[in-house]
Amino acid sequence: MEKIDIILKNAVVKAIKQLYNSEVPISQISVQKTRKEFEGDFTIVVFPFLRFSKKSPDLTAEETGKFLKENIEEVYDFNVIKGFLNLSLTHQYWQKFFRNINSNKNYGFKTQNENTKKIVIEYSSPNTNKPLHLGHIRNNLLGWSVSKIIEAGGDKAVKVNLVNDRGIHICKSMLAWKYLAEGKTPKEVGMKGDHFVGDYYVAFDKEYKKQIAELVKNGMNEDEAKNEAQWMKEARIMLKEWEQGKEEVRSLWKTMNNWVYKGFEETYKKLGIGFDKIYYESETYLKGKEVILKALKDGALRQKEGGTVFIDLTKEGLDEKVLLRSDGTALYMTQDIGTAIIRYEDFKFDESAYVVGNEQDYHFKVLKIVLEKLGYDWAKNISHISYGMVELPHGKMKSREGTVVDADDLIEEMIQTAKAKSEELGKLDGFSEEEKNEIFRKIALGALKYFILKVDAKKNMTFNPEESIDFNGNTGPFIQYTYVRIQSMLTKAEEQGINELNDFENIKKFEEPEISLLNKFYDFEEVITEAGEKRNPSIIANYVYDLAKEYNRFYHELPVLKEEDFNFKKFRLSLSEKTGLIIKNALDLLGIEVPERM
RNA sequence: GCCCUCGUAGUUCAACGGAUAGAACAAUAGUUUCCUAAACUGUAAAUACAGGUUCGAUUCCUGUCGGGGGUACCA
Repeated sequence: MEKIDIILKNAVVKAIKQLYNSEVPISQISVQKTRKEFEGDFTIVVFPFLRFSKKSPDLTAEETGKFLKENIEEVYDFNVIKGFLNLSLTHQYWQKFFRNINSNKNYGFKTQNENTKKIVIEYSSPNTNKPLHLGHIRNNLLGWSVSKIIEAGGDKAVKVNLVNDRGIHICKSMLAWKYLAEGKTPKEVGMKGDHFVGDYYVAFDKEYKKQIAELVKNGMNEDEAKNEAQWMKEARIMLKEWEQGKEEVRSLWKTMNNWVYKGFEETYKKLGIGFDKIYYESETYLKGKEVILKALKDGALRQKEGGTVFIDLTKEGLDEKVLLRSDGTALYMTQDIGTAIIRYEDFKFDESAYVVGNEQDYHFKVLKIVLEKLGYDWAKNISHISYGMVELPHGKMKSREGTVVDADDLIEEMIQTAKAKSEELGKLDGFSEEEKNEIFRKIALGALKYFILKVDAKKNMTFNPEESIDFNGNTGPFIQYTYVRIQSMLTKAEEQGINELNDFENIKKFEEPEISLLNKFYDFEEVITEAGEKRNPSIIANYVYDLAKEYNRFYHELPVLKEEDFNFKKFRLSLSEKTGLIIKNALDLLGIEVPERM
């Protein structure tokens, strides 16, 4: 079935040709949904046609409308308001449309075909020196959701995680543990491994600060003190030893990282996300070094007197970028170059996307250029899905100031809130503890995920830990509730012996809320496409909220199960069922589950 | 200094260059003999400022003011 906005656009081209003997480019025709307060389904803006018609906006709209009404069978009527041509479609059209999408359980989703692209999506990418916080949650939810949306658009998404398991920051935790822990393990103290290791990272920082202060007091300037502090010197030695493969260092490193991985796995599981492949920087950074050293030998890169290898990007409007430290150890960029190359060898992707915060916009710009300059043709297919920071009302999260919102804590709090709220409403009496906990979990995560994903990924967002995330209004639970209500009604219908909903006969006239719902159904396909192109889950989130809102209005204004006319009843049940299905499918794209009762 | 971003109701978020700038929370007034009131219906409330381009600007351009980020031999 051809999409109606395409039909309308082509019809407008014909109209302008016939009425004004002019060719209007299809790109200049804007077909949009008619705003609620006006009569009609679709609206055409006629201002761009005035130069052809040489007539007033109203008259142009009037003439175009008349042509469409007479020549396009789907157009039932039209009205003109201030140069906007509002078109109403026939109930036959809407009926045909509904029957059409009803026969398709996956309406809105595309399947893979010969044009399917393979898109590798890197997301999460944690450091193994501290537990995950709210910023990582945003990253994880975005990565997961974008992957889902890409698949819904008919492409293949390969989800990869790049664990930053080596580097100076890890050495800091290791060093502090060595000095302070007296050999204790997370198990012994009953802590999640990532939190345990994170505590030593903080401990390092505390001691390091103390050492800097001491040196400054003795007359050293601050920059120098940062370099000369004892623990920092030792951490650097440790990094060097690690790269040289010193057994003792490697062994401690392995042990501590494994503690962290166990903790991460738990958090990922709670968030309901996962990966197709996990990369470790410790396994890829050598590739980066190798490539850079080779390029140096071939004369593609240069070296400073201290031995630092760098690339000059000043011609590109950027700066000089160091690719290898003077002591030969690798940097973030070194490693990312190696990882990118290995990833291409592994997947031969059509696109390699990185879900990373916008503070690294520069890094990815440089990464792409460096790889291109090193002669990797596929580097042009690298993209950065850049997202904004999660800020607190008083600014950034800072671990030193103890203002970091911990991921595990937040999830747990959400579950407790969901539980309290649910028990207050008392709708789950008669369920087993296990069933109830499952429902609390779905609601809690629904609230959290929706709260984060409804905001345009590109933008910074504010999270106020003082105010708990809402469960009313524009929220995940509101949408879940709408779904649950529908299921409850469908169950009752079934009990009444109504099984086949879609065999309703022709509906002569629709009520306004019914048309509005059908209009919303119509949008779903395009919403998925747009969300995929823009790599932006918030488009899905806003859509599914609108749909749920629209349904609730329908639900309040029109009887469904209580409708006496059996044909209308089946039709409305069918509308309800479809709404439920779209809600479920759309929420799934956001990684949000639906409960059957709440 | 240079570069990149963002400034929309009290608050958190929406708005392919299109109509009277939408929601939600908070405030306030209502709706349960009615399919789950985690719902629905009202009221009040906003485009930082000054120019420009346009039939039309929250959206594009310039400037001012204000926030955030980057410009590391950190990640």
